[in-house]
Amino acid sequence: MDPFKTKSRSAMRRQREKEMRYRTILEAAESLFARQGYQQTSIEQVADSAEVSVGTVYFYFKKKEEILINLMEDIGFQLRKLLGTEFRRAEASPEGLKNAGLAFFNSFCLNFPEKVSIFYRESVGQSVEVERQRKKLHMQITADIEGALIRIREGQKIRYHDDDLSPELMAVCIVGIYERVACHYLLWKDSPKSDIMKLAQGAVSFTLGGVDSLIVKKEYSE
Amino acid sequence: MDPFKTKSRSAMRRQREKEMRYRTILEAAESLFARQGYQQTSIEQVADSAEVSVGTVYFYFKKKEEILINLMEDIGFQLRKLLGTEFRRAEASPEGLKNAGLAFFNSFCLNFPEKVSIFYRESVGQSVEVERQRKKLHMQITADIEGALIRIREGQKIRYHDDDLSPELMAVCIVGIYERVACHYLLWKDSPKSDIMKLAQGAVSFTLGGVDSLIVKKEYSE
Amino acid sequence: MDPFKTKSRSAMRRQREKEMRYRTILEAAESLFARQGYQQTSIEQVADSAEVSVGTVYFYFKKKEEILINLMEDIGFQLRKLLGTEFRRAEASPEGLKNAGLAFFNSFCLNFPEKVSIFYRESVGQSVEVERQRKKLHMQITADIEGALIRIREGQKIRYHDDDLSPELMAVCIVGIYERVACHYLLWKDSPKSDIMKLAQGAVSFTLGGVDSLIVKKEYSE
Amino acid sequence: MDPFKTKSRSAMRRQREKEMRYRTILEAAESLFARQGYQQTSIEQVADSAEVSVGTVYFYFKKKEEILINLMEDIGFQLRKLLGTEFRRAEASPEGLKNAGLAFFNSFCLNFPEKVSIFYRESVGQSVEVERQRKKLHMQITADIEGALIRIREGQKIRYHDDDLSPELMAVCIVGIYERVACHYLLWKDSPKSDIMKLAQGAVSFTLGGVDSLIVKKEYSE
DNA sequence: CATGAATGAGTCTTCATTCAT
DNA sequence: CATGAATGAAGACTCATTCAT
Repeated sequence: MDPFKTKSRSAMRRQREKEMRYRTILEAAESLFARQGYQQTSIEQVADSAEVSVGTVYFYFKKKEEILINLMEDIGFQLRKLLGTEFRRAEASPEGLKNAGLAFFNSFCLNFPEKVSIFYRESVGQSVEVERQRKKLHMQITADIEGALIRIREGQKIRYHDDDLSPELMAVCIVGIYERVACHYLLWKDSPKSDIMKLAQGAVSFTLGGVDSLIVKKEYSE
Repeated sequence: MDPFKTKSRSAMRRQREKEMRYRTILEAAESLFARQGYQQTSIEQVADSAEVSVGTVYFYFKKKEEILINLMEDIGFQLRKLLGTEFRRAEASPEGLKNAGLAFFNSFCLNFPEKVSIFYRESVGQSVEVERQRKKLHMQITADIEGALIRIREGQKIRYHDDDLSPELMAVCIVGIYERVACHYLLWKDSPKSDIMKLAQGAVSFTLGGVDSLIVKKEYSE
Repeated sequence: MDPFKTKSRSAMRRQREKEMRYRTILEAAESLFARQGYQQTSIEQVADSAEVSVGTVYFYFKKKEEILINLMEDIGFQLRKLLGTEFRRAEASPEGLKNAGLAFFNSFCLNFPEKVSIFYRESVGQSVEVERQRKKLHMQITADIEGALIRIREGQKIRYHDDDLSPELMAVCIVGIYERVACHYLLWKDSPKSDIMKLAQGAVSFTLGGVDSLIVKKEYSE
Repeated sequence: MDPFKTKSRSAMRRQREKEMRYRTILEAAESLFARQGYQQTSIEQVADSAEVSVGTVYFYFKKKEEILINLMEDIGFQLRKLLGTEFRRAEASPEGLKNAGLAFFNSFCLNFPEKVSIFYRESVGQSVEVERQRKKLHMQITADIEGALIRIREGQKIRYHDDDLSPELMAVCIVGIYERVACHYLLWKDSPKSDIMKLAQGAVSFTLGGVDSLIVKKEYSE
């Protein structure tokens, strides 16, 4: 009966429970925001859905905005991890771009359509603070892709048209393609899984083709 | 002193004034929505800015939403006209795609950044009705581009990988690229005019490269 | 049937009605604040009591604070007018001080105990903004009395102990006496009218005695 | 190893710690209330500042109000002790009044401006319970001064104008003077120490002059 | 038609207070 | 006893919308 250990244990359990509550609220909010929209969801609804009181929601999040911002943070982190893993696995080969794209559609979009809704729709056009976060996260993802493109350039001994700018521009284009394809087919057309997977192929091809077009061919000819 | 004619004249003047008021309100709203955000703008602010009363705003627009929806309609129309003109001028040659892209950046974005803000940011994640409009307009633009791609296919005797789907997918990708490049550099990085024009070139190249990659080369080889 | 006059008339009536509403709300608030306390009174109660909606209250006053601040302003103005009249009437003779004091108790306190409650109790210890207003008004009243004391000095060819400071200090003392006597007997002991009038005499005597003590006797001996 | 003694000792230590905690919380609250205002201070802030938990604050004080009421109690006690000492030391001579007044300004106000803030500002206009306490304490202090005045009358063989009422009224006036002078110069004008000391002299003179004026001169002439 | 005062439902947010651990 | 997470009632405030003039 080590009192120290006991205390530690109960403290740990409390800590765990606190984190669980935090996640429960976040998940309740995610679902509601994705379904009804951020504006159309009241804190009371979030509280009810998470089976806590309004006050508890405010114990974990200072403002309503903060819930959305935390959700975005999580989604952004998850996305970057997913892409980063693919990029790293491919070791500076163009395969990385392809696989990252496929992973985005097949692993992320198909499994977490609610996150797509929040990241690409509900977090847009809200408040100054939310927009700041959206910008930050998009910039990070863009920078990640840009980094991958640069590593590919180094690894493949190729050059892009405008070496200073192009990688960034390509990254922005790629991000745009992914975002719109996901929104278009997932949120607007509610396409079936099989279609999405085929579309993913196409979108990735398009992406690679776009990248190719900005490569200055040297010894890379055929 | 033909009373009939007089009446007609004053009626015409009134008609003109009415239309002027309508446009004045719309422009005031456009500016405010773009600058402060749709949510953050109250009807009173719009009325003040347009130098009319709140009641007058409600005479021309049944709901606040309707202002935004009308703005979107206008912007969508303008955009489609711009793209359509380029497509038609190029008569089913791939030049059309290129010129349409350049026109989007150089004519539309650079001259109407407020419209970009509204079309790609402020109209996102608002209400069901607004989202419906956004979907409709995006679908139309996508269909326009898809149509152009198909006409190019017919004109150039080429084939796309998946003839039923690919043109649409390519159109979606193109729309995504334009949207994101515009938002990224115009709204987020506030890039100077000269940069935007160079980026436009790059984005268009990327686009064409992407399209190319989904073309099945036959006689169009080399 | 001069249309101009008609328009003017209806506009004037509206203006009058608007001012009436404003006063109605202010009076409802005055009564409630004095009876239940500022904190304990909700805007809804004020609205109900004034027979308007909550929104209407907020149409006339931006914040709850503003109602209190406006009430204070009115009371302060009334008080200064009362005192000023007495001071002017007495033309720099010490009678002014006496009569102003009597007027304060007999005209102001006895007729408007609710204003006493608001001015000396409910407006204390609320918010920064309210405190600022309280300070401003008290300072003004103090300055008014100080001015009167100075005019008396000039008129009577007397001198105060410390000519730079004393008049202000005396004014502060006088303000303190009036405030506390009013609160003590009106708000705390709820003394009957007749008592208050006798007390007023006493308080005024005390005041004059105090002032006397800070006068440096020269030719005013005897 | 006397278990009884040990227990007693630890019990005593605990008792001491308990009292320390109580005082720590009270002091933290005093400082916060004086600086930010009672309303603007939350229990959490008090707890943080006292380095205890919210629950602990509620172990020592049943309600938030009670903290304020206890603070007032302490301040009132301290004030009465201070005045009482001076009165007693002067043994029914008018010196007592003078010294008590000087002590109020020079010992109390200058050393404990926070207590002034709480006693004369933050405790005003709060709740029914707080107001009751404020009334009680003010009444006590007033009665103390009244008592002193009466003892002076007895000792000096003088008579006041209205023997039943005047001493009370004079006491009320004195209390009012002290309160307002303290608030005016300490809280509003933030006068330097030296000024306050001079002002104290003046206020005390004013007080004595006021008292004098309500004395019916008989054998006390000159 | 234009006006702008009036409405009131709806929400966020605060925070004193409680209580299981 | 101490802790601090949980509660939920309460209230300020907003603003889209209406409608009498």
